[in-house]
Amino acid sequence: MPFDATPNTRAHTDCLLCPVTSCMARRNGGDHAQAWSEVLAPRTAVMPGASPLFNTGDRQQAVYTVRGGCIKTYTVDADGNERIRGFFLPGDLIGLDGLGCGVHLSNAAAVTASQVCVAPVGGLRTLMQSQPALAQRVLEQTSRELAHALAMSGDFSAEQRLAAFLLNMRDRLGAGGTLRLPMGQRDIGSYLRLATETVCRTLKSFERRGWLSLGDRSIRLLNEPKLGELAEAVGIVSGKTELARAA
Amino acid sequence: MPFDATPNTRAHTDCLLCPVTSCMARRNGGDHAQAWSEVLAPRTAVMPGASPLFNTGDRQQAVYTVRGGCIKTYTVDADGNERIRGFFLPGDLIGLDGLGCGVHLSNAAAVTASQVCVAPVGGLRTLMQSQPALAQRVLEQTSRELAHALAMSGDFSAEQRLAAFLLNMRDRLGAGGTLRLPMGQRDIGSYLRLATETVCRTLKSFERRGWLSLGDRSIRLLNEPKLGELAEAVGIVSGKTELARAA
DNA sequence: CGTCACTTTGAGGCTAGTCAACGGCGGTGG
DNA sequence: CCACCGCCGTTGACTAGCCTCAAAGTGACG
Repeated sequence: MPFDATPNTRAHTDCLLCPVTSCMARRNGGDHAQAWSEVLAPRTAVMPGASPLFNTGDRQQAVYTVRGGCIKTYTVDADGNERIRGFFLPGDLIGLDGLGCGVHLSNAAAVTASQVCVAPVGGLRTLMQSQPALAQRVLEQTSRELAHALAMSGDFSAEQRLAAFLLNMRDRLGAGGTLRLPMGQRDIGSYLRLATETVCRTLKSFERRGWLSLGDRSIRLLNEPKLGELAEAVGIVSGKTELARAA
Repeated sequence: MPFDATPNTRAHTDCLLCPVTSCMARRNGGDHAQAWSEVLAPRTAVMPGASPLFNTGDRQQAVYTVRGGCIKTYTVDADGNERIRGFFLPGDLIGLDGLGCGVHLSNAAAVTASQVCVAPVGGLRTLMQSQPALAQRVLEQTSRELAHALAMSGDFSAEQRLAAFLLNMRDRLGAGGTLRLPMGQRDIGSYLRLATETVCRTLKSFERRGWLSLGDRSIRLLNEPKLGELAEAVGIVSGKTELARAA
């Protein structure tokens, strides 16, 4: 747990300590911290497995930033099966896919105990007008998410998708050799369009090859080059990797 | 062919007649026409099956708008197989997925004889600062594209994907009962992650059921409700449909 | 100690991909 | 004018990867 998930009623002053601002600064090299503090509702929200942050079809009132934990967005089809559309880690913005039509296109719930800040779309829009850098950042993350979605939408094998997922999570979690995943295999499968059995079998297969070792919901990557070879076809592991390739 | 594909050297004045501006006005209800004319290079470009508009890995110099015809973006994997990432019709913006990292993430080529206008990213950025409505529109189309990509990335059957594709194209082409597709079955398959044989078989299957009738690269939809039933699971057919559902 | 959620393993089936072959159509050149 | 060629669409037979169903093992927690 990278962040204390206890509700915090005096969150306003905490914004300076907010991992989101540091994440944003780190990722973009800019300092939009003040800009964000003007729109981000200090109301911190926590959520174990409780009621969703928002639901599909809701009029979109806000965009959310993750401060700690892990949030998933998902849809539920007619048969009640849930499909996870994205995992959001500290520093990520949730709800960008709904900006186009003003309606939430998924549900959002916590994977682990999490904290989010709320950025009402009205205030955000206004602020984006006076803070071009902020508008730029929102557009860029939306663009990055689009690029990621397009990359993931290819028809790749279970091994390719899983390898790409693991490397992407390693980059985003900034972990060392050992990767502690917030979500279970069921959720991974739902996200990667694989049955949980297939996720398990494929991971075990990687382990048999000595490419990683599986612990209790933690994974130690032992042969990233081999995994990268598989993931390469998918194209995008992370923004960082992508930039490095272009250079 | 909705638009003359002949190169036009005096395109500047034509911008007022540009189908893109009318498309944009129709889609958003606003009048960003003047704003666009300030950044859009009047240089119209035509392309049959010639050299790509840009290539994967190119430093992104511009965003493009489609004036006429149909442009596809695609990637080529290590084995030389091409995968189509998107079809772009008049009024669409090309290159939004590259804004996040400043590099083109796909190649772009013409499906049919087409015309595009060029919006250099520098000028676009500047203009977006002075024209919040324009920035808003760019963000919204990026968001819509993200939503579409997320919807299409699900694991749907060949029938579901094809039905969704047909209805989406019908909406976007604004055609009547008969749909004249700019692309062949090979391209459709590449876009939907289906073998061309599967595309053909599925279409024939639809025809046998009386849901559509196939002509030479034209399709007459005879039972849209049935197709819509299949496509429903995919979630997004068009922005319009999505908005209607939310209402 | 029992429950519950998650993971693991096995057996079998189905969707869609692959391989192969053919018909139609348009262009090209003899 | 017609033979040839290549591309596209079509159809059939076979294959493979992944899903489904079933069941047992594991750990957390009351």
